Amino acid sequence: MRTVGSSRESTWPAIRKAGIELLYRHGFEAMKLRELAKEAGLKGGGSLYNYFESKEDFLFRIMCEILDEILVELEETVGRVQGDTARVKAFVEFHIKWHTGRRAETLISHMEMRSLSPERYRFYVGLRKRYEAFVMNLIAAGCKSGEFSVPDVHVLTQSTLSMLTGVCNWYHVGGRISQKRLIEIHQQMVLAMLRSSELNGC
Amino acid sequence: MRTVGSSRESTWPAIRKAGIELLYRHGFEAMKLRELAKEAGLKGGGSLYNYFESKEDFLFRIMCEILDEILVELEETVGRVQGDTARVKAFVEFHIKWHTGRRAETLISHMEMRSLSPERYRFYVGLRKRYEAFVMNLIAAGCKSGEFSVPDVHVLTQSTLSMLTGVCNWYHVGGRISQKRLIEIHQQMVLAMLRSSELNGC
Amino acid sequence: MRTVGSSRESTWPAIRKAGIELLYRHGFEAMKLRELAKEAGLKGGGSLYNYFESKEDFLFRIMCEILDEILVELEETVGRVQGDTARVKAFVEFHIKWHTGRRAETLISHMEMRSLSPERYRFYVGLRKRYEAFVMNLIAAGCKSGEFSVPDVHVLTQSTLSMLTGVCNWYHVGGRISQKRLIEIHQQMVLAMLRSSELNGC
Amino acid sequence: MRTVGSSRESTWPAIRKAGIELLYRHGFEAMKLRELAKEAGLKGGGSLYNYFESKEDFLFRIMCEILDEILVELEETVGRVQGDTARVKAFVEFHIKWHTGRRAETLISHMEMRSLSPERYRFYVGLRKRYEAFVMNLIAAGCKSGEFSVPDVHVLTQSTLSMLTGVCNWYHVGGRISQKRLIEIHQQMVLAMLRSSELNGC
DNA sequence: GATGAATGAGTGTTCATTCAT
DNA sequence: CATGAATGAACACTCATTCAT
Repeated sequence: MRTVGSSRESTWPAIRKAGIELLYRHGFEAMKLRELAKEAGLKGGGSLYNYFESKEDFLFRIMCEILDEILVELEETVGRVQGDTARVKAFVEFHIKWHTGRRAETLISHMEMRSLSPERYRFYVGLRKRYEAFVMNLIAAGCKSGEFSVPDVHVLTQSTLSMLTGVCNWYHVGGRISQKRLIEIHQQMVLAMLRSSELNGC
Repeated sequence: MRTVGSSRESTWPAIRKAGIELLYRHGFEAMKLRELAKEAGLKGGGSLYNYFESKEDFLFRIMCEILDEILVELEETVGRVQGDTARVKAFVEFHIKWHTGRRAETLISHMEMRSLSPERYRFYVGLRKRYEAFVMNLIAAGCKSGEFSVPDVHVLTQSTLSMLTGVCNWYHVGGRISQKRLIEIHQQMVLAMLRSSELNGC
Repeated sequence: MRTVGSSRESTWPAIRKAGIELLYRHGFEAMKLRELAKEAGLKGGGSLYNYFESKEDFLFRIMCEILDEILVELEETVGRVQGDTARVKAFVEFHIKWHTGRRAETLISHMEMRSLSPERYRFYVGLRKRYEAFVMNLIAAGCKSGEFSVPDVHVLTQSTLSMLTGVCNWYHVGGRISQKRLIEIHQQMVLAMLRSSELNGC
Repeated sequence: MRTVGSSRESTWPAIRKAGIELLYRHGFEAMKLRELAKEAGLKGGGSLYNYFESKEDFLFRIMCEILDEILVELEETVGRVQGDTARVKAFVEFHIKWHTGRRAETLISHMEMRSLSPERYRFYVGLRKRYEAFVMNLIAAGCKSGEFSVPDVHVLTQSTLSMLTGVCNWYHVGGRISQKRLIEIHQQMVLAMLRSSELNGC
């Protein structure tokens, strides 16, 4: 007998939520569709196939939805800030907040790319490039305006992203350092790097 | 019939080499023991059990051997350098060289921890802490001597490691930037961060 | 939303037509009800259950309808012909025309009996016996009248039917031989068999 | 624990024997690999994959082995007989004996072709053509020597084969008619057909 | 009567693991 | 020590069937 109240509108969000949690906990390969179904309130694994075509298709959808979301929020949050330094600081705050607040999504995005088919992998990488491009433009603009001075824009972009994303690997909410302080420190570090060409020749 | 020349001395290295490659390419869960056997020159999966007790045991051994190696090399390479700034620069060089030169080992070390049993996970994390402690001591020493000035030693340690390790995710040998230049840039960036408390009016 | 114009009168024929095609192409076991629904212009598999009780029930209905039809046509076409030889020739023509013109129905009738439940199997075999009985009576009448002379009426009946039905396995419309010629040849062969006792003792 | 005495030499024949039986009883689509394993003395379905690559591959192997066997036996039995009429009679005897003695194999060969992949289907049809060619040559030789006179060699070949193969659909060993008599009757019928052009005034 | 979703019992297949040889 | 076969517990995925809307 069907559970009363079930319907497309409520089922997919439930699957999505459970899916992110399980993908985070076990990884794609180790995640079992039956467990996903159960966590999403479904009785058997079969129902899931009303929402995706295969396990890999499921992963792809989840990953794309996450990326879409962060891109929208990035634009909304950082896009409207004026001034290169202020924009970088806003970006650091946004990125750290998102990646520490949504650890599961962050880790999935970075660790499960390997499980995508070649074609979907390429598509996903393309999508992700838009996030990187946003950061690169941020830095490039600051260099042009003279606020920043960096040895290599591309390297700085990647290194900044690695550093900021890496936070979610070691930072735990409620630990010794407050999120506010964490953000301040990283703003300071990133700006130090972005002005690292000025001061010395090491 | 046994393959002539097979023996413990030559078989384990072959397994280890093939294992690192397969772990890198497919990840632990997706790696098949039969394929490992074949790549190692064995005919059936069964023989592998002369060298480990289970698939997870195999992973653990590989990961520990990798960590042991990097710890030894770290000590040999950076341990003897004098002067805080020089030591940091030596460390950046060492870390980047190791992590770009041995991508497979690096990625395994970071991505497959999740597949270890809780007990082995704890053991492995403990081992890895020794690497982090080395870096933390480096930074702390520089702060004490006055060469560095940082907002938080622990944060700086983690962020530096994230940034440096992240290199292997985007840097490709033979690309636009030489390894030498890559290292210089990162030395400069790391030192900028380590002195980021002095300058600021951020 | 219901498709305009759908109704019992138009839906069952659509299901029947699509069903015969799919049963022919894939066989009963491999045929999917969802595909049947789609081919019949329905959106989901569920609606089909307004027209039958189960997949096997569907098969049974189709098979019985086919058999009913051929029995009616047989009676109409061959039943009224006078003269034993003429009746046999009429039968050969009728049988070949039906079995080459309706390959799908023919093959279903012969190949899918195995998928009927025992009870329905028995019922169906009983129905089919009426077709065989018609042929047997044809031959027996000719023997009594002296026009035919056969070693065994039952054997001749079965062998004749096997031969004539087998045509649909190798004959293709538009091939080297016209249907008219095909029929002539078989009339000649059948009559040769029906008179095979006269000529020799082999 | 492995069953003592099991080995490749005894396992494949056991699978083959059980497979033919199950293919005959249920048909390819309805046959379950787990049941096949059990009937073959194996404990789980997995072991079967030491002997074939997929269910369809299994079917293909069985069908080819059957066809190979009948071709060898045909050559050995009929190939050496002298005289066109004698050869035809030998063939009728051989074909009926084989097809009634090995009903399961016969039905599989004719009914499961549909489950082969297109490529394997083509291969199998090619193999089977060699059997038909043997019969066609038999008839053609008799026509050339003047012993037979037929309206169309190809049609005669197909019709003869349909009739003779059809026997296994209705003849049951131990019934009213002995196998010996069955063969005599069919020899007489076939020869009547092969000489049907001489007499006619159809 | 049609629809879309849920159900649940399979079904082929995979694969780590064991063990006789 | 290596090999090939057997084991058995999963696993993703399928599909007839049910049912609220």
